[in-house]
Amino acid sequence: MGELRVKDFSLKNTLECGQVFRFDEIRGWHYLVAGDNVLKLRQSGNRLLYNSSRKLPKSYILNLFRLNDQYPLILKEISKDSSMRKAISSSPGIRIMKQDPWECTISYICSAHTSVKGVKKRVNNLAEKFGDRIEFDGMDFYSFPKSLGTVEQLRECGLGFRAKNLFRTLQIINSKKLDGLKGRSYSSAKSELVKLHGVGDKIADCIMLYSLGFLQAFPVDRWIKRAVQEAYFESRNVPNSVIAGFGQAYFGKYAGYAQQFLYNYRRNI
DNA sequence: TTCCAGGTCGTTT
DNA sequence: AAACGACATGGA
Repeated sequence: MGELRVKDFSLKNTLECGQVFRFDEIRGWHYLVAGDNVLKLRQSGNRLLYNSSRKLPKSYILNLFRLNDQYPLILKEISKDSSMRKAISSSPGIRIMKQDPWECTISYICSAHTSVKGVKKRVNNLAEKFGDRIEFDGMDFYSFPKSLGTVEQLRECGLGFRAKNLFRTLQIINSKKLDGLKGRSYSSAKSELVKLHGVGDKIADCIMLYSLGFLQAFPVDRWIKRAVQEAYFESRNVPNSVIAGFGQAYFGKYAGYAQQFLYNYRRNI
């Protein structure tokens, strides 16, 4: 069992704000599956207790939750008005996580036109069908798959119309190729991502924000659309492209953090 | 039963 | 450039 001192961090808010899908709360602990690892986590004030199915260095946790980000500075940058400050204070301590790009891409292709609960269900189906079983704490978990099967098998996981998109994308990508986008410019990386089947502007922004380190990405889903239109466009209907442009211009280089607070706040009204 | 869910894509206006 | 409709599935 390891222990970490944390500041400006809420494990619960970070996991439950809708950015990551493979976790559950069991008997007071959060169990998170990330790639090949099962993490067991509990926070008590500024102490983060953790254990894992395999031995992991502290740096793994620090990196996964971006605990070395300059949080006060980020909040200062995005606190442009009272709407934003209210969203922040309703769920303090949210961190943008740094997920594996391969896992993140597949997960978000599964997220199109469905609920967070639905995404969790589909991604867990994929892991149970194509991942490796990991026994931990007397329970069975499944690693995120390194390869997947046929379109038919994807359909059996409940992917519906996303099955064909995902299958076609899997013919194109491998994790190395996605990692290579980390050093590119925002627009250059994004133009590569939208070439993938089932990846449009919104999901590309999610992949960039949650796994490639582009904190300025501002994914626009139906909740962000509502939140931004209500707070900044007098509830007028505005195209998603305009919302995204506004978000990046208004909130600046940490717009992704602003997006996370707004999304979480609006979704939980 | 009907509606909605972290959208994308091709088509039409 | 913006609007429209099809697309599969599941939970409320």
